[in-house]
Amino acid sequence: MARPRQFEEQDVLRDVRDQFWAAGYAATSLEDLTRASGLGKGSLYGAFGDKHKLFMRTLDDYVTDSCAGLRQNLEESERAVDGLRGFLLAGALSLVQGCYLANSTTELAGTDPEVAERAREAYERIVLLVAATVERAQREGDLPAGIDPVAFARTLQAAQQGLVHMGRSGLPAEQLTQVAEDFVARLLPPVSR
Amino acid sequence: MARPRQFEEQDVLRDVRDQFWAAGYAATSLEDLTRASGLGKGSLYGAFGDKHKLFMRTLDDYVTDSCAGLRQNLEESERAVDGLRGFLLAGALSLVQGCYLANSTTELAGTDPEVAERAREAYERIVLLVAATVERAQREGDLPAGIDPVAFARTLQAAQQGLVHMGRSGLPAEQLTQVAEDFVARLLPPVSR
DNA sequence: CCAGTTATGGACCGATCGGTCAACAACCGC
DNA sequence: GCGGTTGTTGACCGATCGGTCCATAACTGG
Repeated sequence: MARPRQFEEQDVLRDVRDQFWAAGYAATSLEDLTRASGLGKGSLYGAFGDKHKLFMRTLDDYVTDSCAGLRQNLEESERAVDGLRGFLLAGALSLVQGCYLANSTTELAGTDPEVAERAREAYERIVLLVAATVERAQREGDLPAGIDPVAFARTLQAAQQGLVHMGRSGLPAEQLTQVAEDFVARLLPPVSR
Repeated sequence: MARPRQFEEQDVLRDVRDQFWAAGYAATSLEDLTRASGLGKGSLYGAFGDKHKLFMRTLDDYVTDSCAGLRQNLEESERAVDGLRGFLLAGALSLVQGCYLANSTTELAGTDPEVAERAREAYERIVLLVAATVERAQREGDLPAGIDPVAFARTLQAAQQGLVHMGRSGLPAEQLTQVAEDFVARLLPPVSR
């Protein structure tokens, strides 16, 4: 009994996210968002609220999707340690685009408590996913039993974020991959049996 | 034969840098800069040029000072491997403030070629400083001779940047230190003699 | 103490910011 | 096909943006 929307919510959120991703939150104007999405200001406001709400929505969706993808990659790996290797190597794939969550955290964590809170939660979720896989690798005999899974998961996460940052900073893909493989070799050595 | 300046250039640059550091480049207005520095707009423009020039100046100074401090820390360490350990542990000290260069790179490297270029140069300089110290550690017998100094330096740099990012993201100091020490233990193990 | 020069600070500029709103368009149930 | 409801669009708003400019201040050489 009313006019239907002329857009797919997911498409708009993807386009808006890519715009925020490319330029950052503060440097993105509403005009940028209307151009990227094809919607007018009023439609954006009617559907998603103001600029900040819209941004938080894209960030939440990104975190949700990323965590789901990570969980799948970790769980579907035959040996847990291979999932962990993939986790590290994935940090070398983003290149200059970087990670949307990492970029947003760096730009806004210091001034936007809401973003800081989401970042904290997201990183904690990731650590728990990785830690569970570390435990599985221990059960499978690919990692020493003495390791604290959560602490080691944080180390792996820091290594991955380091890779993401070096990619963002323009380190060539070849060298970035080399660093990722070096991390794999030093942090996840093939177990001696 | 003219009116002298009423400010110390270094003081103004420090205050301006801290403002950019706290809020980011795009989110900092000229009014923020005049408030932080105590100077009027005209004085800022007369002394340093426009907002972007002023920002680049603070970034260049930061890089110069940071590299000088790093070089000193690395060179004054009795054993080179201790300097490398300090390099990693330093990544855990910045906490939520983060690193000015890292924050600026993340915010602007994708859209500001000038910043991207400075970031590339700066990280390359740091890698060379660290690589030289890796070579010294090899000569001192604290690191295996087979390691490629530059490649390993990049790994150490990525680890440090990962620590910086996790600190920026709000990881508690205690856990951050734990990760830093874990990196030290896994990447720079006490040599067996 | 005056002439010349530079520094200062804030009024001012056009442009753009995020956000609002009203007129109009498109659809559904009846 | 009509009334009611929601979506769409772009003109419009006050605020703020980065940047300019000028009247005035503060100093030095002569």
